Amino acid sequence: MSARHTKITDDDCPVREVLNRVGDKWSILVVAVLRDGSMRFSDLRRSVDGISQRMLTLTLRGLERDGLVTRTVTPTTPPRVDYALTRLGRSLLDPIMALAEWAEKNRPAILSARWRFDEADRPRANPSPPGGKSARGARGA
Amino acid sequence: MSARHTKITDDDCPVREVLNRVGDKWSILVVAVLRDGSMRFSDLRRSVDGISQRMLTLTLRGLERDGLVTRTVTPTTPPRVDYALTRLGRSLLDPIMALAEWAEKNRPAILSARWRFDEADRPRANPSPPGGKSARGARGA
DNA sequence: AGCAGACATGGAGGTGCCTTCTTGCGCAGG
DNA sequence: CCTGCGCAAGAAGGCACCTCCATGTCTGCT
Repeated sequence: MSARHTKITDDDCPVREVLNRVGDKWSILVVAVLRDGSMRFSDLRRSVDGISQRMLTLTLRGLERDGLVTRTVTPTTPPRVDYALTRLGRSLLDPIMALAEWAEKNRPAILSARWRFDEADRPRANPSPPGGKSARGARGA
Repeated sequence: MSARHTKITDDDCPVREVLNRVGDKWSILVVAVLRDGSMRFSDLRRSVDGISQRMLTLTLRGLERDGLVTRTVTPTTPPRVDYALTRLGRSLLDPIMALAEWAEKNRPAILSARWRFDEADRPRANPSPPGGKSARGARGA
């Protein structure tokens, strides 16, 4: 993260920089779908489940703007627009896949941690148990 | 991405799963700061530039819930609360760093792509130039 | 007694992302 | 002639996240 010093800022962190551009709801999905090659708008729309036409347009625009995908119009009728990853876009897939692997590998650990955490608070919803200090559980400081 | 098939869903994609938990504004920053070891709440607050007390609390709660950080209360006076990455949290650092490296390496390419894109639309803000088709630029389909 | 230092929580308000609906265009085909 | 397909863009509304401000607790200092 490069900040060996005392502070980290929002834009000091390169990761946040990426996430600010590609961390939205759909960009990663679109990039993932385009992994296997070029695809036209309507097929993209079908491949990314649940995306609306508008959001697909906007997402693609953002990706195109940052040089991650190319847009190619074939003026047939009806017009055909193909999108494909650029080299830059493909290179993004590496760190993305690393993240995906991490996620799949650690999903069980996360889920069980979450379960434990949620269970720990439900029984004693009381903010201050009569017993004593409790170094974990009720978090009144 | 695992979806060789025709569709990708929001929760089919492990990456989105991670981002839904840790893709918010502060989590990554907090994890990054905790990289070098345990830190108490107030120091964390000072280290993550711009974060409010409330958001730091909420962010840490989320990370704790998912088993990425531990919370340790030392009941001195005034009370002292230390946060540290768990093994799981540290393991997340690897893919995160990969992303950071990608970001730093490709920032120039992205910025110049963006600049080019923005320049290409400013001159002819006209939605339909009288000339003709224009396979790139004005995007009326 | 009163205040400050360390941590957590609550409410009110803003802003931006996302969703849905609607409009536009250009041409082929019934 | 009117309707359909494929793509894009606009307006309006909802919701989740984030921000600021205020309150609460416990103890030791002045």
